[in-house]
Amino acid sequence: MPKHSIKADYTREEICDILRSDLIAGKYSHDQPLREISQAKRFGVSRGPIRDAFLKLTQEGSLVYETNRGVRVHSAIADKERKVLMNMRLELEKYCISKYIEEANRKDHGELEILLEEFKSACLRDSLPEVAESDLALHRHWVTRVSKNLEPIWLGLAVRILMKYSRLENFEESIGEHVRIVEAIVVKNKDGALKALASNVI
Amino acid sequence: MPKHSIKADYTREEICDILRSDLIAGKYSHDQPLREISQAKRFGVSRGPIRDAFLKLTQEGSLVYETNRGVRVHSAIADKERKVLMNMRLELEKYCISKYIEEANRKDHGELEILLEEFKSACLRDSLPEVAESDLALHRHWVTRVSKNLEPIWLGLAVRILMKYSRLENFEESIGEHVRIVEAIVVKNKDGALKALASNVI
DNA sequence: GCGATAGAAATTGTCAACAATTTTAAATTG
DNA sequence: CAATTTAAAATTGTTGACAATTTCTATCGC
Repeated sequence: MPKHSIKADYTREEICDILRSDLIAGKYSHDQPLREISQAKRFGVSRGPIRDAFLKLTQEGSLVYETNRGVRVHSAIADKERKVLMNMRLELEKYCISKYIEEANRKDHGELEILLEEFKSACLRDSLPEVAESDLALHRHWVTRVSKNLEPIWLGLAVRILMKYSRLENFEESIGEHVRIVEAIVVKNKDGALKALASNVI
Repeated sequence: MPKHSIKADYTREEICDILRSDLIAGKYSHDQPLREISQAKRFGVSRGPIRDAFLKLTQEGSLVYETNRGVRVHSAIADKERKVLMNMRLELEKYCISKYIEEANRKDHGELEILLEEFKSACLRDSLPEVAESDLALHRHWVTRVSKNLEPIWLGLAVRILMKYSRLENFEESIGEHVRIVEAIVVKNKDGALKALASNVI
């Protein structure tokens, strides 16, 4: 069963998440406009919730908004800027993982393992949208667990970074990197986790 | 004449900017809910544009949204997290100022001087909302000039950082810091600008 | 054929009404 | 009187309609 099958009523958040993983996966080309009406039909809602989702994705950075002209897919980011963002993201996640290792309980570790399995499974299925989504979900776990404040900041960074190179990702290697991060976290090996993270994010 | 006097039709962006400077200036207390209807009356528009502004400010981090319960002012951020954010913001602005010094032309420098004057004037008038707004506008200038991509990321960081301590700012000192930054930029003294920036942001 | 212009179509911006949900207040019961 | 239930009010969620703007298309003049 496809993960994003048609159903009756989507919430704003669901619409937003689905569009985001579409965008990260490169379903729409750079600078392509997205129309409120066509997305409203796709999700079976009116234009209101679609506008909400567009606005949120604009703020995150995957869409660009112009007055009276709607939104379009963001252009690719320059390499130099991408590097700045990656360093910022790395700093942020290093802080989160350090704190996560101190604070996380057994239940958190359980969720972590589940997210890792979903990520592996998406990689093996070779489905780019699902890989993008589960990759985000995994990293998001330790960020959100540590701080609701930092989460939207992190998401903006992650989305912008992922949008450029996701098309040429090596899935096999990515599985290994994430397994190393999670294993180190579970045994509370802080240095190991941070090192594994650095090689994944950079 | 007050800067935010009542006028006929506000655009989404204007509403958003006004609310943001209110929030940064501490006009509303932490965790206080903001109602769509009352803000709609205040700006003389319907709830639609207000919802848009709330959503944007939520994504930036100054408001928190809960389903069916609307938005409330974000709680104060923890000191440790604030430090992480300040380092990230500093890295980002260092990149922008370096590039700005290389790229900016005479017209940019003119705008910079104007923004600096507005900031000084707001400080001397001792008006916290206007100080907050013009402080943001000044820093925003060199960020936006260098990269539209980085601007929303920067804004999210700046808003979160400002929201906590803005109430106890020393305006006199702040003027000096900003004068030093701008002077160094204009004479293309990169090291001096970065050093002055660091002492201002930290 | 080429550019300018005017009208038509498509699209976004705003609004007011109604539905769904949450919060508040009052009434009931033990 | 306290706890619970019920009704009312307030608030957010969604929709469809209409206005304003932009984009497309066909016509006109040269």
